[in-house]
Amino acid sequence: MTPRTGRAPAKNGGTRRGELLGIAAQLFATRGYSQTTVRDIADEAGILSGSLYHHFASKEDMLREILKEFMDDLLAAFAGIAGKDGTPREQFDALVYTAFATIHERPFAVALYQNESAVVGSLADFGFVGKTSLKIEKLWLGVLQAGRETGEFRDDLEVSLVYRFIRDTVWSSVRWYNPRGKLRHDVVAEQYLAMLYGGLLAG
Amino acid sequence: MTPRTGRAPAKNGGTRRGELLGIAAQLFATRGYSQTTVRDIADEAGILSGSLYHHFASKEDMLREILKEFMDDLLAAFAGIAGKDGTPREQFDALVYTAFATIHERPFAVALYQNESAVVGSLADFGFVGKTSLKIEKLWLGVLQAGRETGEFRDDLEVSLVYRFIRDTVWSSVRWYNPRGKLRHDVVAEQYLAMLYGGLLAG
Amino acid sequence: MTPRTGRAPAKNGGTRRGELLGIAAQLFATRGYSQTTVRDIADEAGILSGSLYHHFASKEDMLREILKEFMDDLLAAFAGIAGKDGTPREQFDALVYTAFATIHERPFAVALYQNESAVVGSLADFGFVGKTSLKIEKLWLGVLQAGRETGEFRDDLEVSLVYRFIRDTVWSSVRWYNPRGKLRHDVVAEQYLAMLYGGLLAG
Amino acid sequence: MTPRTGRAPAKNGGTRRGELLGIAAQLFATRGYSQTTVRDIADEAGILSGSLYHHFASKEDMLREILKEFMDDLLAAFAGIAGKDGTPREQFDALVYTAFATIHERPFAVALYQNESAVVGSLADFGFVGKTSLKIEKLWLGVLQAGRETGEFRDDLEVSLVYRFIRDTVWSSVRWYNPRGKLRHDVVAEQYLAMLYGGLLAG
DNA sequence: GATGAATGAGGATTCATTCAT
DNA sequence: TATGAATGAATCCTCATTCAT
Repeated sequence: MTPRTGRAPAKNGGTRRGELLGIAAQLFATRGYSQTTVRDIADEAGILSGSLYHHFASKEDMLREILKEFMDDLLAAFAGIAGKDGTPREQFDALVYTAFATIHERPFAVALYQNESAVVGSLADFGFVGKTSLKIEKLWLGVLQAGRETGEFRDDLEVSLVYRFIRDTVWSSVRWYNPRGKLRHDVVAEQYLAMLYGGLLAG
Repeated sequence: MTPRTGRAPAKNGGTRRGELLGIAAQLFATRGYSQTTVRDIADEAGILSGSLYHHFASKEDMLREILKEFMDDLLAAFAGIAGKDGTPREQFDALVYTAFATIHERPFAVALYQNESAVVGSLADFGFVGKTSLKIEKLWLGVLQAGRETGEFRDDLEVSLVYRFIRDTVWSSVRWYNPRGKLRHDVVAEQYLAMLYGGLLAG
Repeated sequence: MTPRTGRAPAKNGGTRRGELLGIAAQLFATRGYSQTTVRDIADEAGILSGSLYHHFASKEDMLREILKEFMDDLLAAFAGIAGKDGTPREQFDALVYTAFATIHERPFAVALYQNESAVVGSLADFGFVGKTSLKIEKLWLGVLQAGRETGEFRDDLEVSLVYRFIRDTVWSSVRWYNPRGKLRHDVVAEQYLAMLYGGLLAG
Repeated sequence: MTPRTGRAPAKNGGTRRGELLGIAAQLFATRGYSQTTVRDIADEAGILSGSLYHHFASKEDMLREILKEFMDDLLAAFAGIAGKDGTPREQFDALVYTAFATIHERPFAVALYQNESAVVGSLADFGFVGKTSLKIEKLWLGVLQAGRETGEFRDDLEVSLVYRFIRDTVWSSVRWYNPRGKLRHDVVAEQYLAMLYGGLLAG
């Protein structure tokens, strides 16, 4: 549950390929995909830029692989929550905590997802991004809807707007959240839920 | 209060320069600054890329000018609100309504501000972005703080976290808000405030 | 009717574009398309390789343009002959003389046509090569067929084989024919026709 | 006397080396030498590109070996014919039949010889190509000359032009001849000789 | 204001080749 | 024999920018 620091690989079994993907993810996230050169990645890895093509077919390929793995994991995590027992509110709690934990654990992948979704829209073979996003949206909307039906959540708000507000707030925090800072991700989640559930007004 | 459509200039007095800036803003916002080529802008304007340099010293210059004008306007608008009479909650309402209205009226500039702030951080002569952002932050924090002191707003939440949550939600909506859609910006603002003030829970 | 020497342009109205195409044609013909680098062409033109892209979209584009112009001209020349009055044998004479004259006048384009047809087959937007070749084949076959029917030409040979034999002989001569040598193209044509008409045997 | 099909080796005694040369010959002939990558060859052979270097010192080496073997065989075959008894016309018949048979049996090597001779001219250690070609030319010219002296062949044509015309026609047919088609190589040879000997004119 | 030609630096990608294992 | 990782040079192409006209 501790964030990767430096160039430690994410969850790739020590393979060279996975190691390179980790480096690429960090650079893509930090500088932006199109501002990151293949040479930047190679330099960071200590090899020549041409050598990267022994492992990947293209720069785009690296981005695709990083995003694919991330989105598959994310969907699986959310689906696991929505599939378990629990009241809608409990499930919603878990979704939000998981999202903030994901930001903590995989900040580069999240940043990529946040920042490069637009770029990716125009590229071929990135259809999975939109599709998985939609599945995730349906999952969250299902939980919100269920909460309205049980009477836990208010029903006088546009649920799709509510979803967008929440989604944007949660994922945007990747921009300012510091995995190595004093503010822990579960505290952020807790504060967000406190504000979201109770509202900003006193009394 | 109607959004610009097509390539109509924002508030530039019909000058060629302003017209070109409008085109650039739209392209920068749509494709991203670094994915937009000087030729793209020139093509859209119906001239050759070299000719742009009669109007601007560089591509970066265009971005700077667009952002500068936008941020100055934005700060002025917010400062006007905070300087007027009214309870903190009334002022806060006005800030949020103004932000959503700005997204409606100047979607490209807002998108640029949202998406390119990171890029811009490393460039010279873009210090005003960070500085103005800070001033805006202080304004909003002042209003939130005042609301806590009058007892209108809850005081059991980290105010700086609250600010970030709100800021991110509001500005992120530029990604999905459609100025020409059915959902009007004041409705979005209203829904957001309803959720924010009253909380998500029923009862 | 004298062949181009050095880097003189073919028939391009003194334009820079045409001048560059002439240089490219010569190099493509001499070294082969894929062995000729964009830099080779630029060097020969006295500019930087990137500057070529001000005039052409790609290296492939240059090849296409060269071949297109050549094949259109060639078809027009042959069609003119087949459309005029004259016995089949007179027309056939003219076709052969024209072919050898073309080799003399535009040796680079002919060499390209001879050598790069295979490469070109797999590339997009080069369909015109095959199509025009087919039209030319039909023209020549028409004349040969007409000659058989008037009794001028033998009718005990496979006409399509005869066409291939002739075509291959004529165009292959681009490999050894020297536009600036002693052996003039009309002499070559004359000798070829003498052998073809009369046969190799004495008596 | 049947053509190789698929990737069966030519006359290499089942060795791995010979097998690889066969694959290389086919690819070089089909795509062109410089368009064929070492990886293409390795892929086709089911190994990694680096592994090819256990068998050959370089890509150029493969080409050299293929051409060397081919040209030596070809010269030997032609020399055998010219060394045997028979009238010049009988010898000439045999040369032509042998050439077409060679196209049938070793189409890839012939295609390489036809297409890559130019490339090869500039490379070191490929001098044998020009030298052997010259020996072959002398052989054929000898037979043609002998035929003129015996009165079998016409003597009013430039003999070196006649040779070039014949050589180009024969070897060019590798481009369209299909070893597995209906048209057999001996029929092609027969038709060619009929046209060449008797001429195109009726009567 | 605009054109058209060119620059020069860099960017992704290819590929023959090497070499430790 | 073969692998897998890497090299290094070259290739096509892009693009912000300059400048004479």
